[in-house]
Amino acid sequence: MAQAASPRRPTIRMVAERAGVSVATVSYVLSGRSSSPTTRVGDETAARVRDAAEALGYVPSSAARAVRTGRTGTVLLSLTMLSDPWSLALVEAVRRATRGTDLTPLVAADADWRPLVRSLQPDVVFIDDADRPGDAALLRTLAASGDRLVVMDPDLAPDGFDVIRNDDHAGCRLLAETLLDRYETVGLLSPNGIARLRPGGRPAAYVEALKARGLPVRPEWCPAAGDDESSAFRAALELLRRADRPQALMATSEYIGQAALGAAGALGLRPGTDIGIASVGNAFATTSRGLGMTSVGPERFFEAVAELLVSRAAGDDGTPPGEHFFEWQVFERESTLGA
Amino acid sequence: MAQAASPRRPTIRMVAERAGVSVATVSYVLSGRSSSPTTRVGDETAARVRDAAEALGYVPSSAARAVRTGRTGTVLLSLTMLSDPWSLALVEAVRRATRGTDLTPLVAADADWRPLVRSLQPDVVFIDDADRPGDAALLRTLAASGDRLVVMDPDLAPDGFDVIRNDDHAGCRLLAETLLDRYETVGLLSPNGIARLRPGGRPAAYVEALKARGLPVRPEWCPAAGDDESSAFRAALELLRRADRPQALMATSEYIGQAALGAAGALGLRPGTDIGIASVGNAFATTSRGLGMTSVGPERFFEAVAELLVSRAAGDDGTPPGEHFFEWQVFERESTLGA
DNA sequence: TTGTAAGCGTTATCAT
DNA sequence: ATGATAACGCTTACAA
Repeated sequence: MAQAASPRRPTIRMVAERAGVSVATVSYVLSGRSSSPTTRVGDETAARVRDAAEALGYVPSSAARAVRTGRTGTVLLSLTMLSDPWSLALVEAVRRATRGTDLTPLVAADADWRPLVRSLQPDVVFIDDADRPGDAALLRTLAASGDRLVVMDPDLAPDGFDVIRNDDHAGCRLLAETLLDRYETVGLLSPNGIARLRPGGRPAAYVEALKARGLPVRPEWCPAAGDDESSAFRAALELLRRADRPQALMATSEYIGQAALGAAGALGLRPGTDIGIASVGNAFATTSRGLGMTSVGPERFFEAVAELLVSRAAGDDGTPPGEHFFEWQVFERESTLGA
Repeated sequence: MAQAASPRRPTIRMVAERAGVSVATVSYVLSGRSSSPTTRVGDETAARVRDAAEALGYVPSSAARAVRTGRTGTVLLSLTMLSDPWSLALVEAVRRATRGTDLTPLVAADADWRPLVRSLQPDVVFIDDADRPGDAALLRTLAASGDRLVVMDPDLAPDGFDVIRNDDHAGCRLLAETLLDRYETVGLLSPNGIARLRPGGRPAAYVEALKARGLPVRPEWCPAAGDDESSAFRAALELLRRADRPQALMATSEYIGQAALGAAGALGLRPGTDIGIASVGNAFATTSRGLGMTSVGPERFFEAVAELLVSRAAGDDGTPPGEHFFEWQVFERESTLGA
């Protein structure tokens, strides 16, 4: 016997009327503060309220709540490249960490977080691209006006917001060294190749490792892999097809690593046996090809970031916002060791 | 000379004060209705307002706006398995479709949409799992109280909300037929194998195709692939390792197809040459292995769904909510044709 | 052309 | 133990 569909979405007022109490009481009961020292609602009343809410299918409007409290119960993940295994790993970690919490993770894929943070007012935001000119100043302003921000950036200094700092450069240097210990020749797959090397960047670490050993840097072994998996695949394919291809490949992102793996497979080259492949990020230990991917990156990174986000969202300002530095280590797996 | 950081997030009132006008005027100017017939704001005033907003870094609170107007400017995508290429393709399509709009796509990964729809009040929601007992009734109620819903489900009937219906069964039957034309033996990789066949489901179509040709259904060729890529990989690997493995494999989801491709590669089997592999969904024409994946599915599906979402969010009730049926066709590509 | 003011659904401070 | 009520930031008739 479903009752006639109510034409309007149920509000707290309707619940109050149905339960024969005031809206204040409903609010107390439903927000769990019905047993605060100041406000103690009777058990029987509370039950009536809950029944009414249930019957009406009432769920508090987070918008209205946000206007009043400033909190939305939302964790915003602004991710430029959602399909990258790295991004997916973070989403999954945050999902786990928010289980049982009243927080909802929301993902904005390849969107501009700048206006979003202000308009959506999430309880905390994760940002993976803050490299536009005015960003440092903007982040400071946002943080100063109460927004909780967790930014991943190699250069930014914390300034009211948290900064995730990865040991990018040293890590990549280490990975390059590791590969050079095992292979005579190592190529590089990075989005922009080795043109216009940014000091402290990942490609730069590769170049430095070569130079430190007195090895030549061969530009034809360092093609631009582009910003998406399919262009990375083409770049990898072309490189691996060369008669003088390197014995190993180092990919500076997970999506590039995946693509390199695919290209090797397409050419019948067995990773770890015919060709060494290593990736940066350590987002996935096991690839879709079932073999372990040698990688460099932090351990338990995603869990750590997720925990930070949750604690910031909860308003934990015990530890002031600052820099979170993640040491990187090399994980040698089948893709360079063989099966 | 950046001014001292304002301690509070800027509100419409601050903008009004700074510009020396009323909040109403600010609202008019910023929401673009400054040239409505009733409310025409002077050019000079408008400019002053915009300058003030700019200077303060003011962005309207979508929460406050939502309380008033009921609109959040948000498209919610509730996706159970975000890492599935199918999901990622939808996200990308929606992102494209909302470009230039004032809509923001937000992804909720593996979350419970039931309370979310009510609390977040998105302008439209896409739902890919509405198979819990009370869902049909709940969806009706939600739709009746004004929520715009687009639900993908094989069984649900539209009832104030839109239903995306795919020609699942016929499509899979067609794919199975196509494979059986080319290969003598075909295995199946579906999440639950062929135990407890749901009539009208994808595995059922496979079984029917076999039976129609008088071919035996061999359970050992239809293992349960599980709900994630790694278990699918293991299942595919085990199946392909059998001495009596089938000549071709049909995967009922994209993530399973990816896994199968990976398993083949791991065993040194060239898809299209040594083993036929086909997938269901048609989310990606080209795999990370660079070869085309034979697939069955609708054409321009993601674009169509994205367009529907945008038009619903815009409040286009010209066409009443209903069923959107997508014909499926087989796309034969290298993974069954050879390179 | 612009301002006044009511009201959206909540929460929280006070009374009662 | 519960209820009035102001306030949150914004939009929108309507008045000026």
